[in-house]
Amino acid sequence: MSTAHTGFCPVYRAIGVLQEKWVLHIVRALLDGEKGFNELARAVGGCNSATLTQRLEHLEALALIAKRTEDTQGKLARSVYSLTPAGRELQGVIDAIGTWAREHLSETPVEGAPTA
Amino acid sequence: MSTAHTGFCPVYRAIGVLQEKWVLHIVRALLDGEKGFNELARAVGGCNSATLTQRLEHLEALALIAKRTEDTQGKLARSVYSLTPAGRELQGVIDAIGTWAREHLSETPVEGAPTA
DNA sequence: CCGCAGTACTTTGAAATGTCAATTGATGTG
DNA sequence: CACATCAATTGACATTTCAAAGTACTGCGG
Repeated sequence: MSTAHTGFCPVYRAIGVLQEKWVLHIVRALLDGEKGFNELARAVGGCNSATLTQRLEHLEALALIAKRTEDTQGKLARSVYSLTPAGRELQGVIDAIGTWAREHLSETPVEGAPTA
Repeated sequence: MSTAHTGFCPVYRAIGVLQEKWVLHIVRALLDGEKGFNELARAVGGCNSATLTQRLEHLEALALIAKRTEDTQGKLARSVYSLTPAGRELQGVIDAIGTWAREHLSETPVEGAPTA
């Protein structure tokens, strides 16, 4: 994505991470407490498993979330996802978005609304 | 995207807007001052004109940016894009991202880095 | 006057990305 | 045992973004 022009600006990189689809939703859901896979899928509202798995791996690689696999006894594992300290500090970003949204995005028409 | 589950949460909608590719970059560039089309394209760093046009239209529809077409004299028009008050208040969001980025994203490996 | 550069886009087709539906394999419930 | 749930995985499909080229117009140098 040619990060060269800015001389490697952290903000540029952060935007690159946060604009990925579902990322902010995932963080927001996890800010509310750790969750399992399907639970998280429902919380973010409609992300499918393929995308979610992928996003989760990416966020784990960036150390924003942590995956803890509790082995109940056998092989089955309930995976629990939670935020790392770095991830939790995204609360500030979510809050900023929340503040802005409540002020400026309350009555705006939505293009993705059910037209039919 | 099924906005139904949250009962129409403004934060959910805001995230939907802000996670669109280049949106945050565009806002950040415009926060620095109004810009023409090509100028803006260079400032955001690598967005192609088709996408930029589309994003700009979307953001204008959402009243986050304003397009002013200065007709020099004939038909030629230099379009100048600037933030509306609502758009300018995204400064808070950009700041939050900036703060977070400087603290947690300075040395993180980048998955999009040239692997070869 | 002619061509080159710059303005703001639009068009094209291909590539990247995201989504869906079905499926897997394990486990617990009726 | 059939069925639902959990955490994914797979492959087809749809959408999004891409780079490059083209359009239409102006201003500048030669």
